Amino acid sequence: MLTQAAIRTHAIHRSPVPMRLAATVLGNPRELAAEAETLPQRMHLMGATMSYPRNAEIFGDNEPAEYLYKVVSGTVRTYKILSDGRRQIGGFYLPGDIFGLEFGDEHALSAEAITDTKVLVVKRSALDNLANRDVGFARQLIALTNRELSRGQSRVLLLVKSAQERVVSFLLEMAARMPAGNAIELPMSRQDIADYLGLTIETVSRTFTSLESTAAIEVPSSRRVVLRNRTVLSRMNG
Amino acid sequence: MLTQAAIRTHAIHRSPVPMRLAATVLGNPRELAAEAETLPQRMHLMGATMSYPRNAEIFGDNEPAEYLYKVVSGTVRTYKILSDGRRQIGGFYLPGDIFGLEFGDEHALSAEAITDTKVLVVKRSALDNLANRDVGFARQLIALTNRELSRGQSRVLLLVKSAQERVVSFLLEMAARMPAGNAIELPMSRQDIADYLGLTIETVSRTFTSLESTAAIEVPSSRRVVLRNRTVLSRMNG
DNA sequence: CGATGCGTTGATAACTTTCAAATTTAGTGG
DNA sequence: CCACTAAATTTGAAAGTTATCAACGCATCG
Repeated sequence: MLTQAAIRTHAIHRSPVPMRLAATVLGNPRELAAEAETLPQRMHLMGATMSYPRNAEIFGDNEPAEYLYKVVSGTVRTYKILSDGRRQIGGFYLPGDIFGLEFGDEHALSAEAITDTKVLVVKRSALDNLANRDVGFARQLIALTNRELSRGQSRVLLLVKSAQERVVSFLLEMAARMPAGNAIELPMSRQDIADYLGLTIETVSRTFTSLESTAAIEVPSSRRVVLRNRTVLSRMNG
Repeated sequence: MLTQAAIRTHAIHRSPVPMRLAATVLGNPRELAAEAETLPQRMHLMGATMSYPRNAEIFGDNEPAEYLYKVVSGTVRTYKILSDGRRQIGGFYLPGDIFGLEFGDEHALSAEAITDTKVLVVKRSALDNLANRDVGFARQLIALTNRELSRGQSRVLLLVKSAQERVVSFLLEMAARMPAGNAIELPMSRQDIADYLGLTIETVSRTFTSLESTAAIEVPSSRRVVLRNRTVLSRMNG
């Protein structure tokens, strides 16, 4: 691995330069946000774009994690099949989102295209190289990890809640991540949502129906949801 | 904040030295493990030891996250009070564990001593400084973050399981973290366990009883558990 | 010895899943 | 474009799991 060679080669250096990086280790999100835009831009200069049809596997559990991915168009799900056969979805990735960042050299999750999807694929070694030359870039990678950490914590809080609260949280989260105002176009199936929230499709479906009956949302078609009353939804969200 | 000053001061530098750090961003746990021992050691050289009686608050939600903490003796819980009044426990920290590492300059969680506890308290600014001078140290801090990320992911998998599976996972996790073989001395109350697993105390208590009735565990006193049949427990763990 | 906190146990209610079936939607070939 | 089949979603009824409410036991402490 290129990474290890680089480490050994430069192990003898001791300079004050890593300072900016160190600051990021203990994280200040406000500073990081200001730099965030350049990372995706630079990834474009290094990576190739690949297309995956609906349901195609992008990478598999236990495969070497050689690349980092950015969604150009479409939607991606990461997931893990549990020993009892259930599928737990790790997350949904929309255009602009980066996935494949994991702790270790092997993917802990698999990734699939939910819809026809184009992703930008960048070799991790290329990122390593750039990060080596550019501390600001390295900071952004760390910020990415921190964001994942933060998302994981929110996820924990989500999963101890009731079915209705989980579904509402999901809808509010998706709404926040989508460009449009109150209308959400869901690229994923009920099964995907259920596996993300740790519920069954029936419970998800019933919850949608129930929220619609209280006029909190509207579901003109199964993949389309309109948030009608955010005040009520936010209150349900806990 | 010292951190920001350091960033600005050194923003003009561009050297290949951060290479070792960059390698860590995309994480290789095997390499990191080899260095892990020095971080606690060095923290001792920078920090003060403080004692907290049972149930004392170590830091509170929304307080500035000015310090990093390492448990010397005793046990610590981090937690968050949800809007509906329930308490979600973020984690338990045993001697040797480090806590207070969070994304942002404010604590997202509160921390309390479960038993009488001594903790080593180190200013984050001091860690920043050391990380600035020593890339290996910075890597260890990043490794710490990665480990938290990994723990968060396990946590998600835990919370979609049944009550029995959660309790079993908890017991196996505690057993793995405790020195002793199959006998576990639980420093935390049933309420703590319940709030950690997203269950009620009654359910936790009943599950203990049920596991004992199948001879999977023994519960000689409420705070003492002996794992009697790890094969069965592991199978339950999924 | 009574008060208090913690843990266990029991009965019941609420919530979610499971199993089954009906309905709608999407995809395909004519 | 229509008809047809398969897949996805919704709905219903029953079963299973967990929470809630309540009571009891047990130990600790003043």
